[in-house]
Amino acid sequence: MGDDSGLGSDNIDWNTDDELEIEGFHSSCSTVSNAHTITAGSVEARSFAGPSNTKVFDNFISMGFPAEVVSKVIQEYGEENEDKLLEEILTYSASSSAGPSNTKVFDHFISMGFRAEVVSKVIQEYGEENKDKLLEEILTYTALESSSQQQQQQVEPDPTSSEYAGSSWDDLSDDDAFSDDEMPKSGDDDTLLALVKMGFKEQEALVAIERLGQDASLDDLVDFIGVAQLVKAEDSLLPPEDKPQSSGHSKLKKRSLYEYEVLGKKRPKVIEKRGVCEEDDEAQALNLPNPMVGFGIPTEPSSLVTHRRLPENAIGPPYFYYENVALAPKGVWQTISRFLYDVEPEYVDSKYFCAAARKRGYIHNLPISNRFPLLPLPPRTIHDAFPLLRRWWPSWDPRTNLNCLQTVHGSARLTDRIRKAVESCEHLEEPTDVVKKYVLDQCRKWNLVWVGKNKVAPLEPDEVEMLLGFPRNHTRGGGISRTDRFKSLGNSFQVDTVAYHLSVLKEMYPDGVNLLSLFSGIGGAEVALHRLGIPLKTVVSVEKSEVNRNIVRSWWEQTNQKGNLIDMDDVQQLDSDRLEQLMSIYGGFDLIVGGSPCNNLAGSNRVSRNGLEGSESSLFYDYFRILDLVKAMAPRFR
DNA sequence: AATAGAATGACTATTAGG
DNA sequence: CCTAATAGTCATTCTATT
Repeated sequence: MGDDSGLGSDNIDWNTDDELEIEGFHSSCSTVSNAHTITAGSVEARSFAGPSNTKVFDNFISMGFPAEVVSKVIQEYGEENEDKLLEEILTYSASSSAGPSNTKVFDHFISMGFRAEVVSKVIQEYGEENKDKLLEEILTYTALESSSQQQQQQVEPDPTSSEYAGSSWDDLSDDDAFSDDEMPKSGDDDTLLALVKMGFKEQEALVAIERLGQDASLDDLVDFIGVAQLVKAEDSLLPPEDKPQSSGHSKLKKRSLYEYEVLGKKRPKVIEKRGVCEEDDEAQALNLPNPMVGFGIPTEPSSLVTHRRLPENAIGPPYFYYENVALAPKGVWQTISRFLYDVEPEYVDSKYFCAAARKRGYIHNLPISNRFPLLPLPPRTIHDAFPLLRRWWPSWDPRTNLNCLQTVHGSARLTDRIRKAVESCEHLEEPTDVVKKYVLDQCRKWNLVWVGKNKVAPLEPDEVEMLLGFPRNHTRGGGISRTDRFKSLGNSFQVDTVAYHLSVLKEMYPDGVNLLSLFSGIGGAEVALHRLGIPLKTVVSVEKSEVNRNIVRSWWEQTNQKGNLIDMDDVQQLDSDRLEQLMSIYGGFDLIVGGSPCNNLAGSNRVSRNGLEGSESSLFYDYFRILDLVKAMAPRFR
């Protein structure tokens, strides 16, 4: 576009539309000298608020945005939050090419003090011919909105849309499946009922009963279920509710508030107190390490912890390796640890293994001495991982590591907005602080990288594969879409991290291992063991998603595996009979790996972050169930 | 039908700053 | 020591577009 003349011409380029009257732009661009009736609002906005306003205004004007847009947005959102302002300006500029013919009418109503959102919505619906009709509608709308409820009620539930997500991970018909199984069976009705009335979740209570036997005392069961639930038990001193679903939600909020207000203040004083709070100490024992390096990482041998004492009934074989997100809601890792034989979690951030962060907790009973990493060591900075990008990387973007690779990625429209924002500062030697903050925030949020002049982009699936330690094209082809690739990769292990932990098995099993892989995903554990040079004798892989099973199967064939790959789609199928059958054919399992679903634990989930009892994340209890079965059966298959 | 884009905050750990 | 601000997170669901 034309950089030839001054600021004015740039503004016009930004918004090219045939029907735009020159007059409209003329009036808005020359607001200071020539105040028409239409732009009076903009002028007032400037002159009223005094010098500070002028500064913010000028700031954006100097970036090259049209005065018309800037004043409009400032009027609506105030001038305090410049970040918000920039975002709005960019959003407006991106969407304005669609139908900007309404500038005049739009300005008219805006200058009357109505919200831009409402005005544009109404204009879109009724056109801009009849101003009186418009005003009526705007008033109705505004009144409706301010009175009480949203006006969105008329959306009909669409039966097809709820089935949309049912492609891979999500088609566990959760509600029915669980409520059927959760129905108390026979003998332990009383105990279970008592526990449920005390506020425990049925699933959890059932497992506790299964673990401790049916004639365990109530106290033991309560103790087993864990510290986190004691707080919940206090809550249920209130009249017990019948509906665990709805009341559980409000209870959860109440509880966290309770913890924040009471425990948060108590914590520091715990040291002083003696006999009162025994349980709190344990909760404190599971703090996240800083730096998050677990028992050690390859590059910092100085921080190595080479020995630990495992609880007696945790000691293998068989060995087990469990993984999930480190930043789960409070109490989740206490519960997981409690079930997995009180083994302490090892929290590791994969940013010490590759260029992307990945904060995860691992619970395993593997030895931790003489670990070794996969070679070659992967690049650990963005620049080493993507040397070609260095050329385009601005000096004011200080990132050296990417954030966690997730299942969704930034859109093309977002990268376009970012390009516009940076270009708006091109006449300066460096973008203004507001633009920098906006761009960096978005880049960090969406893991964007610089791929050209003023140009950012999300990572390609190939690049994500590389960062996570998978062979190139591991998830490519065979009927998997780009969206599915991102999703499967985002849910996967970081291979180098897992391999480092599993490396101790190499000298213990020179002839290979029998692997039970639950929630296999795209086969992170299998790939890790293979790259370590540990032969895979028999792999029983349980994975719900068909595309993921295909990926693993395809990898299995491409790498000329000699062993047997047995896959199934549902952990529920894996009961003691099936295990008995498998183990009698192939021998006992040496290693049980699993990263159970994180859906209901992950921070990104706004909708159903229900903790361990969520419909997907509660599958952790199946990992435990199967592991416990295999442990019990192991002596007979050795 | 399939896909991309966008809207949807809470929770927790960490740092900054008195 | 405290509080306040900041940063980051294996996501879900609806809508518009192709």
